[in-house]
Amino acid sequence: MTGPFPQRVDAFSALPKYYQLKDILLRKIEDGDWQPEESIPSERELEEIYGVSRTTIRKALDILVSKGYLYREHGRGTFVAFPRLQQSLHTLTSFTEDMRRRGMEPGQRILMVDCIQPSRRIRQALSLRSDIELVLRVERLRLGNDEPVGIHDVYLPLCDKDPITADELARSGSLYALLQAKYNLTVADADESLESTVADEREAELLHISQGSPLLLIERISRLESGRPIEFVRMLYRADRYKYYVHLSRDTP
Amino acid sequence: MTGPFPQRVDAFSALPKYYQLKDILLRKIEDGDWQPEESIPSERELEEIYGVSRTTIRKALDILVSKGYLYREHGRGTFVAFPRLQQSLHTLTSFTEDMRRRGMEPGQRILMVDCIQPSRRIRQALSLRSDIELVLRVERLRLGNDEPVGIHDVYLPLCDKDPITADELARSGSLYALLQAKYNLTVADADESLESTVADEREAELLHISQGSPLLLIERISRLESGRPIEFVRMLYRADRYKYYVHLSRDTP
DNA sequence: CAGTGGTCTAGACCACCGG
DNA sequence: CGGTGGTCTAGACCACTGT
Repeated sequence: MTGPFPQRVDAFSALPKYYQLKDILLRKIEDGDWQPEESIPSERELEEIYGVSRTTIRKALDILVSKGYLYREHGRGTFVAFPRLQQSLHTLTSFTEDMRRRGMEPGQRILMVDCIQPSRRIRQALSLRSDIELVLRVERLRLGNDEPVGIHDVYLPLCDKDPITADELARSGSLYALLQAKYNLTVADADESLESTVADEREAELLHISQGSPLLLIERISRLESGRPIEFVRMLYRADRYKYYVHLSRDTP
Repeated sequence: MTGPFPQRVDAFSALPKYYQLKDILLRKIEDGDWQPEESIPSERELEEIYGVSRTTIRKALDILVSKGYLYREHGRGTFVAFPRLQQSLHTLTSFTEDMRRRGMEPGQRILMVDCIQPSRRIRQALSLRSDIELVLRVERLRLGNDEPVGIHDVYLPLCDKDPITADELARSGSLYALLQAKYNLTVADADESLESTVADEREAELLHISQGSPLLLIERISRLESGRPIEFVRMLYRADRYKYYVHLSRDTP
């Protein structure tokens, strides 16, 4: 609890007012000061309370609505939503981040790092025009707490500049971090497809399971802010060690 | 092409100006009037061109940015993004909508409609307090072009009021449409988990596959606008007939 | 430096909801 | 009817980018 006085918005903070306000309101929701299905103060009241304009209030509320913490009803008010078990989890993460979030220590065994000639499938996924352009292929066994969890097969259109070496990758661990550090490339979003499959002989051996065991197959095309494809990955996960979570919302046109 | 003159924003339209403007700009992007990585007019220029305030311009641009059609670079401008193959597909849909979008005719065979006593797992998913409250269970074989695609096992906290009958469901087809029509309940969002599994004897028979074939298992908790759980579903899909698509974006705090 | 997007204000009118 | 959220305006200052 922070006392009976509302936390203030600091005009001189480096953070925007709407962002500070979002955090203040979020705190109230998570602390239970406002209960689910209860209405929060109206936008005009919030203007008074925090001494910022209604535009700024609404920008803060927009964020909390989009994250599912609040919902609005036209002519009635703004209300606290029931808490979700896992708040908005359709976020793009690296395997490293993903494992940490699941409470496991990420690890890897590099199986291959090489420049290869891309198949038609890879070229199409990466929007490569010429079939002579080489792509970097990185195949890794992925570990969680030193046990095999999955196999990642990554293709990157990065063989012209000085390509990533197995050594760099081993030191860094996270490919996304390496792309950022070495080429100043920031992955912004991705499309994924998921399907179910079963392990063949090699996969079974690598993953320490028996042939025919169920695997989750995920294919991902990652993109830069501009939408330019920067990565194609095939990921195979042991069904008993990996579940995938998504948050979906209904289209509101 | 719509001629050299910019399409106008109609102040008297039922649609908001920012929404009309979004559509106008989207059209220009999709028609290729503006090419990928090309900058569009600045926000001040757009103000002039369309005769609306910068706030309205920005609201239209915000939508296109969030949908991945545009991206902004502070101090440089706003740019057209590379076209995504499938624009933003992390939308919650009913099986009926889903199949139609995949170009198949949806169908179903109802296997069970009954009020049952919920297991602990179901109660927890639906946030039910008492263990005496009954839930409606609906089990259906789902068809695409008359061929089995998956099995849906749905649990709804709706046994007190007059429950849905097999007959109503058979006539309606879509459960979401029925919830809307019969109880005025609108599903707003959902959390899903996905994993890989293999078919047991009964599943194999229902789906016309052999035992041990890979299946995609999806569990979903659907919620109303308020966040109140309204549905728990276990969905099993034939791996050879069903792929799942998601769009992910990187968190930008 | 001028031009860009990012934030913010103090107003205004509208559509919707409840009593 | 008064109060709510939804839209919109015409300004303003800031931080960042390029030249």
